[in-house]
Amino acid sequence: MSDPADVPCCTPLTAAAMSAEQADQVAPLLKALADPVRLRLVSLIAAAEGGEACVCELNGAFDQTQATISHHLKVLHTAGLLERDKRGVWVYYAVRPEALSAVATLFTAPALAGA
Amino acid sequence: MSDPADVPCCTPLTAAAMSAEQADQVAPLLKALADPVRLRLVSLIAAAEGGEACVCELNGAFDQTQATISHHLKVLHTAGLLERDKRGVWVYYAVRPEALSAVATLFTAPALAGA
DNA sequence: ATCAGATATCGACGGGTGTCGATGTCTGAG
DNA sequence: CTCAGACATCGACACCCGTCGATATCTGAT
Repeated sequence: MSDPADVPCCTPLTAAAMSAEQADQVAPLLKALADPVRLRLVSLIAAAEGGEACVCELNGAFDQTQATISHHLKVLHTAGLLERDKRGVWVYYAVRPEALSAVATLFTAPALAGA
Repeated sequence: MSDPADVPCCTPLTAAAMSAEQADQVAPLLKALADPVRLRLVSLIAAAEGGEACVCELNGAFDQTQATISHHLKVLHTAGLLERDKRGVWVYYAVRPEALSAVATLFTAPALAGA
């Protein structure tokens, strides 16, 4: 319990001045997503059948080493963006919708939506 | 022209697998936002009167040095998230709505919106 | 011309990050 | 028990990042 991604975080960026505490809570989430490989990892997992993907499938989709992909998955998992499920020899990762929607709330600004 | 923020970027993260090129284009935007101070800077500017703020006001809102704030503003400007407008001795920064909405599109997933 | 104030830039420091090869750990099969 | 495969961890490397103090640059006022 108490995942890093379980933050209130629910004030859109442009609605009102953000508190320092809020910024400190949300920034790690964005930091975890601010990498091309990790962005594609989340995208691949979210778009996969059942919203989850086996590491063995993910490894083949990138030029980087298996160690590097494993590292990125750990970063995303530590940030609370991915869930880990080990089934036998394989490990499946799934996105945590609450985490993504927390970030989404940030950018879904009322006055900005039509821009 | 051709700001870093002027990217198509318009496939939600969870809709389909993201291309490597798309990821390479969007990641810098998230990287620029993935810092507590810069997050608050954007928020302060966006929530300010007229959607813009003078650096002199911003400096007072943080514990960091004027040099540090200036550096963060430069990062946000280089990423295409802020516009710069010098009026006499003062410099005003304003958010570029297109840039923020580009990021918003990423997280505004159709299937995820209700989560 | 001089000066004070507002921003930007510079150089440096400590710490974090992405990547790799090598190795460790776990699991199911034989 | 032993082995092969899947995944994680480790140690190392080059590089980037946030922060600061000091300094430069610009601008309006005197």
